[in-house]
Amino acid sequence: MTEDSVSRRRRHRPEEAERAILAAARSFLESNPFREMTVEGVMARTGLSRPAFYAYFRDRYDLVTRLLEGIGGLLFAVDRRWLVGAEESRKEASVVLADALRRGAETFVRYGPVLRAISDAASQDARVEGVYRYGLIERLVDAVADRIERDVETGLSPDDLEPEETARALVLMTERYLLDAFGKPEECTTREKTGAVVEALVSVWVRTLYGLGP
Amino acid sequence: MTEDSVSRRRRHRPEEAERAILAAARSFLESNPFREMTVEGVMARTGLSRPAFYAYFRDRYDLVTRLLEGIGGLLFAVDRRWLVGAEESRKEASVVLADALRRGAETFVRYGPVLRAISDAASQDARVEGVYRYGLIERLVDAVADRIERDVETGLSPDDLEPEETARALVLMTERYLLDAFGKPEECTTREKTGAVVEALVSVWVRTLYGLGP
DNA sequence: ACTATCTGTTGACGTCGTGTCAATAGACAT
DNA sequence: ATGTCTATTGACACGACGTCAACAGATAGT
Repeated sequence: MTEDSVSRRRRHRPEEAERAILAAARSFLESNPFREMTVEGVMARTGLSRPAFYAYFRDRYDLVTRLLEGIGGLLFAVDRRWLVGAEESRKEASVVLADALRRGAETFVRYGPVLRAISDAASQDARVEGVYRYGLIERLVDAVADRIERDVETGLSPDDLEPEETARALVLMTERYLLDAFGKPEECTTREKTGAVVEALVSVWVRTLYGLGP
Repeated sequence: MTEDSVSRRRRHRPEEAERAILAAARSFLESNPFREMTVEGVMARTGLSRPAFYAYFRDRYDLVTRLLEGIGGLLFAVDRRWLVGAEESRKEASVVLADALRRGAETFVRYGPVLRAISDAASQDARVEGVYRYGLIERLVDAVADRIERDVETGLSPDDLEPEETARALVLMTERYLLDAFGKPEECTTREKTGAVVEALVSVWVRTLYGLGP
């Protein structure tokens, strides 16, 4: 089973051990919340001893920060089409936006436990908070605010929307709601559940920005 | 200055000391995040020793749970009028809803640091998580879902809204956004800022539920 | 006023997880 | 075979936690 896992008292290439630790952390977070993640608990899943951890990571907050690195970019990528788009009708914009939200949700389904761990860690450590809230989230807010500003200028969205604040509200809603839906380690995620979640998000975003519906 | 603060090696009535500890915790959280709140740090603000803490509270998570008790009810109270209301026009409903959101925001302005601390603690302790997320938040979601369901039935809101999921998205957005705006210990909260935040929240809620605007 | 009792209070202790460091022992080159 | 390099680890000190027996201030009874 754990063919590639690291065995005790053996030398490895630095990256090999580092990747083994990252994998062990991911595996751990699949079934346990971040608050139960201890350095010893993670290292037990590699064949290495606890002190070996500190050769590769400063502490467990550094560990989740690196876990985020592999995912952070994805969250931008999936939304890019809507984020940089413009000059469509409300109907068109809605469709593109709905697609972006659906892809974003799928990313959360896939990396839910890890993202939940990062979110939890952010409230416990100033460094993680910086990377996650003020790095990732804030950049998403800015990007969304840009798009909203353009939509207000082109008349797609009403001009009583304050782009910055509206963007922050919508992004924070999405983050929190998706974490709530897909971040629990135990939950098994069904396709119907995913559909309902995406539908609710699309409703709020589209009705807020493009006012389709009654 | 600290006339009523507890002095060392003196006996007190149980509630007197307990209230002093709760006050010390509130005061601590006014200027420090929860992650820096230690039992020793709190007790240093009373005249009591660290072990005395454990005569009144099980641990620091129990402490924030009790801090929440005094506030949790308020969040329901301010929204009650809209939550239990019905049979109004969209315009009327919007006004009542906007008022509820404004009052809710004011509660957050007032108790921001404490609520932030509770939210942070919820990710670190299963008991706090139970009280906060599955107690307070979930009950708010249910109440909002009820109201949405009635609005859908009476035709005020469109019937493609799924009440439960929409309610959860909106409530989580509001919680997260208000915490983000008013939960930082250092921030000085201006009246303009409050206004902008409430306006953004009202936009999203009203446009989602009652679709006013273009 | 003296004493006994009750109980709020605390110094001292054991525990747990952390982060560090000198010493150890594989792997590789010569 | 031998030496060098460095990944690895046992052992240590630290900080915060939660507990407990012992202490001492308040109160009641005489």
